[in-house]
Amino acid sequence: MEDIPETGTDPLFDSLRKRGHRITAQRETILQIFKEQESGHHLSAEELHAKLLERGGNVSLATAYRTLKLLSSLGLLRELDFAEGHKHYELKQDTLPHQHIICTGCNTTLEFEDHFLEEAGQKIGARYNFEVIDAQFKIFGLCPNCKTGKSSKGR
Amino acid sequence: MEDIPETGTDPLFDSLRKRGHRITAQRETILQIFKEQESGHHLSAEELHAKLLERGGNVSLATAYRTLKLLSSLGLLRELDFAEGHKHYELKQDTLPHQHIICTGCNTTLEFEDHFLEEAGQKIGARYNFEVIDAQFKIFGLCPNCKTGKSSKGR
DNA sequence: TTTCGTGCAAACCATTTGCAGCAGC
DNA sequence: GCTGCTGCAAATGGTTTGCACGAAA
Repeated sequence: MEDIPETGTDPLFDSLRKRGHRITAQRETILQIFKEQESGHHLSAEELHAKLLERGGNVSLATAYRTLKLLSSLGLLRELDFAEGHKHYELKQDTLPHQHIICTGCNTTLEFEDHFLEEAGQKIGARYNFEVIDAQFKIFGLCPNCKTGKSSKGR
Repeated sequence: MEDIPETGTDPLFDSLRKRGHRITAQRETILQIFKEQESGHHLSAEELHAKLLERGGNVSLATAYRTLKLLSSLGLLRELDFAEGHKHYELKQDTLPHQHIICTGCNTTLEFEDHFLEEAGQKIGARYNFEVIDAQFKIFGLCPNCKTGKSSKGR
């Protein structure tokens, strides 16, 4: 059900090669982990590192960070910032365009699709003569739970 | 042309008092600085601190951070995260709803109004039963300048 | 007077970087 | 073999916090 593409044909690897980057075991594993995530699921550097350690390989946190940065700069990953102190990343390829609602109470995030927002981003970018890389719509608010239990937040 | 409201009547001060916070000289100055910013202009903690020092008072960076956090939590400031490693803040009051385009090349930000996006945020939030605090639409891309001069970014 | 707010410096935490050794090509 | 990649540990940079003092109410 889950056929893993040959190293030679994977478009992600091709993107790396094309720009003169090497295919290392670490990078393969990291890409593999991202591919295994459910669509719309994003990982922080720490989370990625934890998953790397689970697999037994000893990939350092530094490499995780370096790879996330590299893949983002190549446009293979989408960098998400939910204003909670660290970034999250998700595969850009074949992900349906989606946006996020973030609960500032419990940091839960919800994804929702909205192709209209995609278009809007492109259109507005064009209006200002920008080359649009990514349009991110974030709705910050309180989820149903946190909305109710508000009182418990002493601070 | 620029009449500064009396301490007693300022709605910002009232918001503080109402929740049991004290009006200190530091907070007054900080609010004053934000009021003096052009609409749509945002400040980082460091920038705010620099402006505080310019005024001669010796407000510490720690207080700047504490105050920014407090004012944001009270909903008086809008917290903006442009994924450049530090946050920016702007007065929420009387600011026309606006969104941002960020150049990932030179970090320039451009504001644009779009009431449609405001509505969209509210509507989508409502769909998920969220209490919407702020909807932020960010378009990351390359500005006309950086689009052209791309080659100069060796790394 | 009581309690909150502040300055200072140390602590934190996410992320980056210098360096020497190892691996891709 | 050359050069880029990695692990390690130290450095960085933004932000937070403990503490004792000073100031708002």
